[in-house]
Amino acid sequence: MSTAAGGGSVPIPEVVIVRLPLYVRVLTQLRDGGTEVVSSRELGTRLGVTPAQIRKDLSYFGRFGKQGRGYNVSFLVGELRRVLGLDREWNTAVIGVGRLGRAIINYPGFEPEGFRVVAAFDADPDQVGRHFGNVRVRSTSDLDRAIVDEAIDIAIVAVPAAEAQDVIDSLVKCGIKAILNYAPIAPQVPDEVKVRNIDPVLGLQTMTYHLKTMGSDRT
Amino acid sequence: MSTAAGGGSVPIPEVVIVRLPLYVRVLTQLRDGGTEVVSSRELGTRLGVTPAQIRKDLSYFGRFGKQGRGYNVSFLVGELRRVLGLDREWNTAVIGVGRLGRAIINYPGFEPEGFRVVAAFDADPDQVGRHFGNVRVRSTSDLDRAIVDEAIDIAIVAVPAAEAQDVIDSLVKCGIKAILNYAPIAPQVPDEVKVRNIDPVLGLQTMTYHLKTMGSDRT
DNA sequence: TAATGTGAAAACCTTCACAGCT
DNA sequence: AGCTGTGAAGGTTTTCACATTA
Repeated sequence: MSTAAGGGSVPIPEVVIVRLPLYVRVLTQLRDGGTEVVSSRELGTRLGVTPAQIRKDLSYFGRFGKQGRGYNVSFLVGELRRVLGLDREWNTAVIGVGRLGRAIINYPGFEPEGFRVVAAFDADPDQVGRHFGNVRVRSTSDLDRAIVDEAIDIAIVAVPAAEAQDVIDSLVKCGIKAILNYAPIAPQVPDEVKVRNIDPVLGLQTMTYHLKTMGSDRT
Repeated sequence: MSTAAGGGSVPIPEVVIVRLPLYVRVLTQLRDGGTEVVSSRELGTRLGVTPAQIRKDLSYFGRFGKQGRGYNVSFLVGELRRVLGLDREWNTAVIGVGRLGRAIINYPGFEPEGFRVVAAFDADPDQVGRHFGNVRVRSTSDLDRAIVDEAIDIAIVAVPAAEAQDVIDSLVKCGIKAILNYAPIAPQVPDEVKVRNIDPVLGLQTMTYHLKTMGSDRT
């Protein structure tokens, strides 16, 4: 008990969780632009989502608005960040320091959002000991130890497809509960481990379906 | 007419389209590993999806299986690739050749899947004329002309967040119907334009919710 | 026997519509 | 007057379960 906030103790749909970061992003933008209050209608327009959906989504976590007025932007950002666990920093480790892994280590978008890359690993002994960003590459055989030492919360997998499932298995054995996977595979993990896949090719491949099915209203 | 294949003329849910590329990926792996026939149960296990869902999904497009036996892997891969429009090559243009844009141009995962980067654009005159991979950077003001000349099917947006919506507006004006967006924004486009967002931070931010809500069964 | 393809049932998610608060 | 919060309605997606076929 004491875990869930506000509304009721209804189980919260995963789709709702997936939308919250989007809300946070747009709200943050509004706040930084000086907007103090926003209605679900206004927010919905900016997100391409219905106002009712926004109100329903927020209602899972509490009553953040004022009737007749709308939502205080700063307040709502804060509440949603708290709900998502974004009111603290999270430590990540990048596994695989090839082209992609190095790009991830140097990606400037994580740090400002509270995600720090504090460790890097590679199976190739030639890479071990090198420095990228401000992390030193360690051997994959150190995974277990390092994950505890560095208090890693999230693993970022950037190894070739052929090795990815093995790496993910090791991570799971080490007790990792969250994995951001860049390898183009469908990872197998136990239920209690969360995986998000970053895979531009999948995005392209769904769009071609729609491109193909187009212009068919032209004779 | 003659567009929709197989089963019936039921409108096909977008979630189904989104799953197809995953099926293609796992099936391709199986095929390359020498598997000739696969059942929906086997496939489901590898994808973390129920067998019924796979059968229902496939039934939107045709009857690809054999009762009592399963699906011929090579045949099914071919059919699904055809359904998704992956039986041809698609031309893409990368907009923005900063760190991220250059990484995308050099990403080796697109070409083997039939996606070619045939043009690159940047607003910065210092970048115009430079070469990355085997494309020459052009001025963003040439977008319109170049999209027609190079027969660009898909735009890949890799500009800073602040410029992304403007770039997307230009692309839409040029008639682009598919955009792969790497900028951390919620893009606004007309219904007929498809957008897929690649945003690792959103993935991380949904996982922290689950991490936070964990270990609560340990009193 | 084994596994597909599919109507029907169940689960899930979104939208409606309005009471209630500011 | 305006907009939230929310039960109930409506719509969509998933799962079930079985007739059917190899």
